[in-house]
Amino acid sequence: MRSYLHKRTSPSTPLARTKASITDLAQQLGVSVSTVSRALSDHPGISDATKKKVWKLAKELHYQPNHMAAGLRKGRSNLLGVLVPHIDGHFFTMIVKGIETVASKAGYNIMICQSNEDVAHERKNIETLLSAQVEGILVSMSRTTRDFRHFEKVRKQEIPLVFFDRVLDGLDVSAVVLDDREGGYQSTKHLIKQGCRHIAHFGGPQHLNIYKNRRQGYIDALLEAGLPLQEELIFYCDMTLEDGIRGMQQMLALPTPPDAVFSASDFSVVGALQELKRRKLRVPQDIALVGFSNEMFTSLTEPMLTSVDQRCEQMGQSAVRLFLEMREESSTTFSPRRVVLQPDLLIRESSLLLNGKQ
Amino acid sequence: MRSYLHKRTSPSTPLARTKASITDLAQQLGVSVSTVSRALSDHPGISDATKKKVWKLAKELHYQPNHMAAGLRKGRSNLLGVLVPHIDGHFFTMIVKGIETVASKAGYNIMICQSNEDVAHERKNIETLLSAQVEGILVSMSRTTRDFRHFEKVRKQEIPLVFFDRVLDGLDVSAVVLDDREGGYQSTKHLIKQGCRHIAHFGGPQHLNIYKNRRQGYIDALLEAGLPLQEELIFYCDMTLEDGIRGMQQMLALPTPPDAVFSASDFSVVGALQELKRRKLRVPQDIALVGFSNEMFTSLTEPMLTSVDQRCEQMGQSAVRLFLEMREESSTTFSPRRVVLQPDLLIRESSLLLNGKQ
DNA sequence: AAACTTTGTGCAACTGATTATGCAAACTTA
DNA sequence: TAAGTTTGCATAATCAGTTGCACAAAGTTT
Repeated sequence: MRSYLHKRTSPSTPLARTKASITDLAQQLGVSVSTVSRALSDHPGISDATKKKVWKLAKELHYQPNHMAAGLRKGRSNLLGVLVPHIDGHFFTMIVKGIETVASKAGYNIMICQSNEDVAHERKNIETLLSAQVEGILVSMSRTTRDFRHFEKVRKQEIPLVFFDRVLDGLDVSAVVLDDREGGYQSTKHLIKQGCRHIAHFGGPQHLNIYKNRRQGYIDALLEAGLPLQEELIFYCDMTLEDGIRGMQQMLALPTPPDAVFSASDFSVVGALQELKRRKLRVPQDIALVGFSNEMFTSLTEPMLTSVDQRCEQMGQSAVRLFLEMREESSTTFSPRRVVLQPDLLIRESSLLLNGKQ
Repeated sequence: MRSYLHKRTSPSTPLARTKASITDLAQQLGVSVSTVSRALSDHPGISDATKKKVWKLAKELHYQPNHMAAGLRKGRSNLLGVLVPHIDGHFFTMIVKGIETVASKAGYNIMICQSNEDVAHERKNIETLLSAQVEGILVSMSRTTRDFRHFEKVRKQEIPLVFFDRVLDGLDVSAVVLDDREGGYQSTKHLIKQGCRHIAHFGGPQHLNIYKNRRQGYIDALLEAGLPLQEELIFYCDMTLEDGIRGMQQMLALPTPPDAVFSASDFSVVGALQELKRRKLRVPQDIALVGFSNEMFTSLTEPMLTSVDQRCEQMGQSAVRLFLEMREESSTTFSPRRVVLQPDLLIRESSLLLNGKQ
């Protein structure tokens, strides 16, 4: 079937091939495949003359090493899976950038999946990543994820799993998170300092650590200042721009509307701003606003929005580092680790009352 | 741990393994690997009883099919490479979303790389994608790319290559592009209709089709209206926010400053807006503004910015479809194809002069 | 000159899955 | 019951690399 001189000449070869393989190089040079393999990876046991011959022909034939074959043999893929809810905003985009930097330095390529804030999608993505033989998975959960079963599978296969930003609460896993409580605390405290006394909060799904903690920070600051915690001043939603509009409408319909809003997301705070503008209310004089994430647009609105920076890039980098550590240690001795980053409150016009309230 | 029958007990096994392979299943069930393989893929030649046994054990052992092995054998990776300058803004993000949708329907996983607007990076990314054995590459060139050599390699390996949005001018390749000339033409014509007579243009590197064509549309509209083309009213830059500020400063320093700016990017038009605000000039009354890309923030600024929507999601989808077509046809008969999408001018406050100029 | 080292390369097994081919047992038909 | 079919599975080659080991030739030491 295959000619003994060149096994690829046969028309009955099942797979049409155009690319040159290591075998082709070996045959054309009259050396063994192992020699070619070693030459290509600059192995010390191969003479310079042979190496140069190999390199030369490799270039001529546009030889392209096959990662799948190498990975198969070496039991490695050099692939790192990244699973995020989306890459729409500034936050996850920057995290991905951070991940890419460190991962590529460590010789890893990354495979990005978006769950679109949907558990079903997330489950499918996990499958995809696993069958792609990724060596680790960095994940930020979707908003609709409330159980851990699909992640269990990753653990069972002893593949390092690192969460970042969003973690299912009370889960014993490795994670890089922001000190969200501190972020909420500082934001609220800042508003109190500006003279606000009736501070509302727009919060997200409370099964997610981030929203729960931001809310906790808000509460802590209120209580510390001796202010009452009023449940009617808290609006729970999915943190979209539209949710922000609805939240603001709801707040303004209260007998005593708030004089400030601390939103757990920049998107909903923009919605709030739009609603306030529509009603010709002044920001920050009538109602001060603070958001969360330091999205790019926060410095483009009028007034510019105060927001909490989440150290996205650093978060991505830390996540990869955590993965690299886990990889080194045996899975039996490794105990989940947590990295906590400090938030950075960026005070802009939307909350800056030079003379305080009233 | 593993029985002596099991060939993986040897301590000399080079690779520590935790995951079960098709061989493990076969041995534990006392059937051949081919049977397991066929059972897993629901081959008709396998009895239901055997299939059920296999599926059961596969679940128990958390069996995970190895895509690398299957891909190696089948000569397919089911991987589609995507190379974009960055995923910071709205534009490329949405394109990626469009790509993902269609690609995953066709059974492809995508591998995203960012060139960071840097040729060197782009070259490295191409290498990465090729060695990952992607079956096709969808690419939007970096701003600094001025030659085609690294793409030649892709062609030589007969891997379908589809450009989208940014293409090296005059290149005979498959591509999905926006009718940028039309976008520039409509934008400028709109400004003229609003009574503007001194329209400036912020343009990008002219070796890129997109900027060249937007500029051409601008020129066409001017000439059609009998307006003079004044080179001092054109500012070439890299289209960042900071460039927009500088461009606006330069324009305002002219003896006769413009009464409108058509910018080939939303980022630089925001810069222009900021500079105008700083100088207490009114938009659109003193100077009208039109941007390009319909970035999310264009509807958050004050005034909201008129911009040209680029049908990003559709662009991504079309790119994948083009790839799928190329895949079907033999590389010899295939001739490069081009898909041109129509832009959509979204008129907002920054260019809306109810009574015209003066 | 014999013994020992070093250098450069080939052999062959191996990675996990797919698939053409063959063959035995069970079933159907004449 | 003998011949022909169908069913269900095993054998073995194959994909493109990697790597432990063997081994010959050349160089070095005694």
